Amino acid sequence: MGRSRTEGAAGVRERILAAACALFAEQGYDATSVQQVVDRAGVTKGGLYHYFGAKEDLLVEMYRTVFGERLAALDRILEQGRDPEWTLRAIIDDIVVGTAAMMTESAAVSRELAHMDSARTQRLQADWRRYQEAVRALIRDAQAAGVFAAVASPELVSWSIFGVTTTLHTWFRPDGPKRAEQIAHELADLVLTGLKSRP
Amino acid sequence: MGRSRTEGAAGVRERILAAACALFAEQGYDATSVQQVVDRAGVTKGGLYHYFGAKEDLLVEMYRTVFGERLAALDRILEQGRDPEWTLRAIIDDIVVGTAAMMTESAAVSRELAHMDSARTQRLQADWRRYQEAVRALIRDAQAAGVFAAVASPELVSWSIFGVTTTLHTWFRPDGPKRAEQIAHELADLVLTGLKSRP
DNA sequence: CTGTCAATACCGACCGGTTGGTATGTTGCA
DNA sequence: TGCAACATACCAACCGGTCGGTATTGACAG
Repeated sequence: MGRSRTEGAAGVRERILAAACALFAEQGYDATSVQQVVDRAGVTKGGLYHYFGAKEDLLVEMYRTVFGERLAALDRILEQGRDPEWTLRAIIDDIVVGTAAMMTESAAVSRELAHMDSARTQRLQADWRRYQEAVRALIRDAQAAGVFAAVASPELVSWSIFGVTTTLHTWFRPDGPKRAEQIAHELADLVLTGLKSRP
Repeated sequence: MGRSRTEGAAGVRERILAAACALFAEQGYDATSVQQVVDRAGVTKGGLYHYFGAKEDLLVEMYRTVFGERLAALDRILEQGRDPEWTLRAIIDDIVVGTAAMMTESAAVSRELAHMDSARTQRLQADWRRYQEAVRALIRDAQAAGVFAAVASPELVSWSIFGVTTTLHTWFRPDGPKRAEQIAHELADLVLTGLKSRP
């Protein structure tokens, strides 16, 4: 009777992930119980622990999704070998638009990033540092070559960019007046106007 | 025997607050138990619940400390009635230096800000919005008067500033190479170079 | 086409431990 | 004597996680 078992076979895992994602974004990781996740996903605890070894795995999975896409895009941009301005614009555009496109996942991840330092997440945090270092190196090299002005240090510039993206979920509304592309454009303009200024 | 009861009367409450503050910053609010707080503070649960009605009150108290100081400083800066550049520089300087000076409190607050939407924190969130709106209005007026360039919207500029300050705790080290004043200066330079550019 | 069987997908009751919070002292000072 | 300032013992609720069981499926044999 009712739906067959395999009908949603591919969907159950994803439904659990989507439910966990939404709840983590709303209430935070610790404040969300496994029971709440399975209730929203329409399964039971047994079902969840059939697919995931621990509650933490749900977060790790989101990390991988979010960082994986950004990191892949970064590599794609860098291997084009274009000039610093184009490259930095492309990076800002990708990270803002990409973050906005996965708003709930990104919100949960950036909210809970600091709560975790277990062995399992070290690899993910290393990826994140690699991303930041790539941006800093880009700016540092361009400043050394005289293409960018030394109006601010590479660290401060990258923190400004990542500060906007990691707090994006607190003020960005998909149905708001600003498109993600426009935000990326404005941020790039602000940063690059400073960076291109001649003393 | 030993120390008298009233000797540390003023100190017990503060010790509890300091312990909670450190633990919230280290592990997060939900991951910290009341028992851990009282253990570190050297008191018992009875003592804590004598001074605070609930665990949440500890967080609310930190909110008040952090926001209160910033808000008071903002008013002091605004009432000087100086030009937009001086005012914006003063605001950036205060929020960066002030946040760095209360690193653990600020870390706990910005980390757990979104976890709370209960009635008790609405007043605090309103204060925070007032702060943001003041900055936006400053930029908006200066842009309308032609003093600042419209290189980016007031919203984006304020998000850049607050993005840096709310994520400050993830990369700022008091014993690191950068002083807080220097970070504030760099951030102000970056933002204002963009804002003062002539097209 | 049918019967067998192992594997997969999923259920729901249950466990030990921990949680925030409280009820009831006890102590020192005014 | 009274009252603020704590300590101690304790609780009901809930936590993440486990486990024995069952329904469903696909592969294979006859």
